[in-house]
Amino acid sequence: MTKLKSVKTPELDTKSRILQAALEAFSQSGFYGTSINSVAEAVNIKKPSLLHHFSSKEKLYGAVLESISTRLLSELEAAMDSSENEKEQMLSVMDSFYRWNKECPNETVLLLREMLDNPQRAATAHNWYLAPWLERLVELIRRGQQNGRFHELEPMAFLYNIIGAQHYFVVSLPTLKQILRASDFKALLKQQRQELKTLIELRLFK
Amino acid sequence: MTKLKSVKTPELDTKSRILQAALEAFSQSGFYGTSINSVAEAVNIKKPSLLHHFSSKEKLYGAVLESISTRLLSELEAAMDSSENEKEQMLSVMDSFYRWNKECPNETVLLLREMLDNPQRAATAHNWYLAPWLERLVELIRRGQQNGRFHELEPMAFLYNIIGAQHYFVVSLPTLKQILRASDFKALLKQQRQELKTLIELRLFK
DNA sequence: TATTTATCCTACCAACCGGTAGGTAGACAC
DNA sequence: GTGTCTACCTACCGGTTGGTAGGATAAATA
Repeated sequence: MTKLKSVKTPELDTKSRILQAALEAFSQSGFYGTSINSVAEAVNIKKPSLLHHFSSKEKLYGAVLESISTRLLSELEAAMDSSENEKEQMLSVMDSFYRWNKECPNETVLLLREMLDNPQRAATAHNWYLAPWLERLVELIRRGQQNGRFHELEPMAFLYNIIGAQHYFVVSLPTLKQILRASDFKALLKQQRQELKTLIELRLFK
Repeated sequence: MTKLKSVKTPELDTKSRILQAALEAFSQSGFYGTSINSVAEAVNIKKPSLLHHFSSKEKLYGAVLESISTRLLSELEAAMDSSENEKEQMLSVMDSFYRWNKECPNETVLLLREMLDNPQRAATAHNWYLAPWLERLVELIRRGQQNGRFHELEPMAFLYNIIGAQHYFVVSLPTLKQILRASDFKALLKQQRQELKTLIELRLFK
């Protein structure tokens, strides 16, 4: 299966390009609002050619979800290894979460959609995208509490509010962008980020 | 497509029953994932009969959105008039928001879906569902700050995080319910609510 | 050189979609 | 009675959907 690449194009192979186009389509219009035909057109191939790579629409959708999930997990690992100090780890993980939201809003939106469309599948313990995040962070907070670095509080409840605030803000951005003037919008971006950090420090850190 | 639960309130007229069934269907499956036929079946009439009451799918969807929007606004008014004290008003409005989330998760979900599906329409200044909420609350916080009752902070950024946390939590509930044991789930409900209140008090109140 | 394999195509299908045409039955007015 | 209105029906429409059958092309392999 060795691949001889005669052209070192910056372009991806067809399969990857399909995945990329599908991510955008699904995140913008949802599963039912997206036709595989439109995805195929975005990659300049015909529908049956797409179905050659992904044998059904569901499979394609599943592949998109999985690619997001694995990518997310690897980012988490990286963020956790960056420090030993609980405070810094906490901030580092939240930072990685923030960076993901910012760089891949499509992925953020799609995972939220999946939660709305299919709560039971989204929840199948092992592949719920937030599960590892929460698990690790709950652990982290418990550790910090034992070391006397964090205040006493229910880790899960606290985390869910923080993560929820961030998540919701990201999916609101397109709407907010249309309501606010460009300058206000830009200011809000900074303010929200600072505000969230303040909330964490105020509530969690001693 | 799964069959919808039939609406069984014999007192409502057909039009209201359609609206009710449509709310449930749209919130569960989104606009494209819902067929007007399935809505018609849920109220035990045929599709053309539904189209007699609402001349198109878009009109039906619009009617659902509007009914939610007006209901929301009137609840806000009621909550604002309950007190003169800024702190109590703040808590009262957040309480009304919470009660709405709890009693009508369908509406919460549908409005979030609308924001994902159609950010530009969701944002047309006058009918964005959160606009009056935010407007009034920003005003309220500014007043509280002038009176020295609230800390100095950017009202919009603060509010968005609080509202986002609450909103996100509500739409996650079906997923969380499947992940957690029943007792843990119930506990989390209480903890999250308390945690959010603590965050508000800690960050906003002097 | 012959053959297999990967990739993409045209042509087609049954099922379902939103919506229309046209008719029936009952309630009320005159 | 006759006329009109509402609520609902059956039958049907054109268009789109996800998916299949089978062939063309070109490269990799034997």
